[in-house]
Amino acid sequence: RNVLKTPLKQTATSQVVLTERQPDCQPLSTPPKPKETSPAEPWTPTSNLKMLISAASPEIRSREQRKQLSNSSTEVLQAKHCLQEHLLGDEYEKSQPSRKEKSLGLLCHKFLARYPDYPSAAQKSYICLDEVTEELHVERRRIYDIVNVLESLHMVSRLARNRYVWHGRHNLPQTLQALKKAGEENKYIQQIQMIKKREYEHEFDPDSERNEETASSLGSSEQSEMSFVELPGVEFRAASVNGRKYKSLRVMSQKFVMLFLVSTPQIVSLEVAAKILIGEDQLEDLDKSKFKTKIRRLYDIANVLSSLKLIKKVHVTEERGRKPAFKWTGPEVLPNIQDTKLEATSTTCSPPVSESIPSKEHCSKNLFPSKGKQNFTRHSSLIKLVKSIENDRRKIQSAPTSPVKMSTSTYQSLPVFPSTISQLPGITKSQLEGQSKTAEEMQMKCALSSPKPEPPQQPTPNQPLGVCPASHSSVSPVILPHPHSGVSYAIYLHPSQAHTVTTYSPGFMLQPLPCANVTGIKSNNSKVLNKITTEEGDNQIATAEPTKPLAAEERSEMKSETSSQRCLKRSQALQENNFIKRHRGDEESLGTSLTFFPSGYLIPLTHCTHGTKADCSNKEKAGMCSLQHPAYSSPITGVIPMTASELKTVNIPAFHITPLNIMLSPNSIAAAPVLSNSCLNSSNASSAQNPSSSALNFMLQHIGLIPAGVQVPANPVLQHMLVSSQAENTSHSSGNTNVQEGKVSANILHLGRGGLSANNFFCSLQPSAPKEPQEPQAVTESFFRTPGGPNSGSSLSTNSGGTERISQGTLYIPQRKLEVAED
DNA sequence: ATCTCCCGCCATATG
DNA sequence: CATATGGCGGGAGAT
Repeated sequence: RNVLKTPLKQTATSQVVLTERQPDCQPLSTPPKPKETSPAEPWTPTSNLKMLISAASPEIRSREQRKQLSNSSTEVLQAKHCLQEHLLGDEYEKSQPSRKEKSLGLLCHKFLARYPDYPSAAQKSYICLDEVTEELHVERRRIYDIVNVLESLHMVSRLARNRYVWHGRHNLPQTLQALKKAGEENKYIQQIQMIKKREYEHEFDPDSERNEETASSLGSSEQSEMSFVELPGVEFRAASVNGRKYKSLRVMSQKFVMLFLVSTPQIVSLEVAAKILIGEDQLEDLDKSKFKTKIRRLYDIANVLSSLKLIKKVHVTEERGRKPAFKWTGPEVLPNIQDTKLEATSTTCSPPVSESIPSKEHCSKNLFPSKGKQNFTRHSSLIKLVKSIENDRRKIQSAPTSPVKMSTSTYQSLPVFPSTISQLPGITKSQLEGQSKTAEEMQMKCALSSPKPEPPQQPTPNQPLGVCPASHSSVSPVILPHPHSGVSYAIYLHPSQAHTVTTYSPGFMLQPLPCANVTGIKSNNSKVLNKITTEEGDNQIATAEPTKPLAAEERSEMKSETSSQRCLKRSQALQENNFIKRHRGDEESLGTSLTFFPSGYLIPLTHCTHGTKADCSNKEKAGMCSLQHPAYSSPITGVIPMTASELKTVNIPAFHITPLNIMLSPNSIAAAPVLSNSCLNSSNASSAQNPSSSALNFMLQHIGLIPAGVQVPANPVLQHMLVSSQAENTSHSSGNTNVQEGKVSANILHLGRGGLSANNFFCSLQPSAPKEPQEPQAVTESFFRTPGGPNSGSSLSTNSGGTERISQGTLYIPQRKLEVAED
């Protein structure tokens, strides 16, 4: 049949198509064409509203879409057929059905609009595939794609042949928690690193001897293979669920989610995800076609997850170019039961108070698990959603001052008990989203979390870090006795954005330097400085605005300044040449294209502890704090003396630097990364106790990274750094910050090349702008300051000017450049 | 050209 | 056997 090909698009050219089509009959499905605007949709008003909203949301289509929607609504025209073309001709733009309108993401929205996020027990809804397909005018096949993903999250479950039950997001928290755990057990973090490493080696070493070692190590870990993660409580009865069968899409979806939950910057590139997913099944065969297929599937899954707002697309830019990736925007999953705190932040944060959550209330709610309590019916939730969305929009579009979205991150572990807890590695960062929707979830979390976490469990199982044998992770965590408290991190923000910063933690560096070896650092050529930045697409503009000037400056400075970068370029060039030469067969090509390098690392700095966190947790504030502060935080990993196990829990690796206090300026944007003031403190712990050799190595590797140029003034130096453990990973960090909140600014620490010594690290933090200086002293306070609070008005002002100290921050060591851009 | 990813054939599973 | 599911990959829009 002629049908073999993908149907051509119908648009301008469509005429032909249309004609063709009509005559032809479509076998089963309804022709896409007719519908469009959704004229006759049976949806309820609410659902429509919801849909619109969602559509409008940044995540989803950008303004274009909105336009389309609005247009579409007005125009029903499609019926009109060709005329449109003539008339609209040019403008028409895309008013048509275009491919986007048929996207799985949009379809998913429609689908979701049909059901409440949190259906009350009473209103249990059932899903009849036939109805759905009919109402949404889609092929059945597509619905399966959606449903399968939803099933993987336990948002729906199959009852019987054509029948599914809608659970909504009630199970989400548990599901995510379970997935996170599973992900940790699978050692995904390690796998990710391994993949990266492997790639690197690949390039580097043409022949590569497949690293047996790595493989072997992984292999052991592997085992898990397919298993669909089920929720205990959830009724899964349904149909033969367990049958092995094909759950591939479901399993894949779960694994994909796991990847987000375990990785530190919660960003996962498709490439890596695909490799891991493939890898599990078959050891390596990087089959190109297989890879492609996997990618396709991931896109499908990603579209659904995006519709659920659990992730959003971003781009990770490295030296080589941009790579598609997704960032987790869903609720932060706490390790287990408890954590001390929960915080929520909104992804988009909007300042508007309305959305902001009153800490107290929330907390209280959280405390009470009462699920049933108020279920938000769809209604309320919608409303919230709407508000938040609108707010976001507004902000983004217009006001510079208005807050932009912030990424939040932060999180800290709050040590209830300072001494012991603080160190818990298990707790890493968490970001929460502050969306209204998620609010409930958050609450739940809160509820779950008991006031104090006990030492015992904290830990999540983790994988052993590098060296450690693959043996399983110990689930039970041992608590560490470290007296220390949290760690500080320096955060590096991209100038333009203040948003989030994250690091990708790549594993080893791999610079393709000819000489370099992974471990060795050698002098090396230069390593590149990596930066990570996140940008939001839509918002970008808006976001940028406020800071724009600064950002620009910064950039320029950075560029010019960093000699290291230059070096990089050179090295890159060299590399490239090599590559070219090398090109070998298939494998090679693939490898090359795929390869990516690790970008940078975050190094957790220990800092002094303050009780603040604890306080927060204790008090009602906690909620606030968490919410509000996005920035810095991370909990800690611990301080130095961590044991491997500890590290594991954290997943992070890394270096621990002894406590350091850095003053950050609120606006981090500041142009040059300069340090304004830095204070160093070494805490008692300071000296690291025993830095593991591996750690040192690691450090070394990075050395040289430092951009020479930088303007770093120098003063501040972090003096005592410790590296402890070998971990490679970076720490968790959330590196998000919100500009408005001001809190964070970006800063980076540069490692000087050569110097292992602490001296080498500089923090270049600069106070950003000119804001009013703030009192440095209140570190903690400042951190926790609520955005909305007194300062709410001026976002920047809040943190204003002064420099703040960062209690927790991450030190970011740049290696290669990595940027994350959100769409 | 690359990134996305829709479409729908067709193998399987299910009833 | 008829359907329901869903793996899979071609190849066309988007960028």
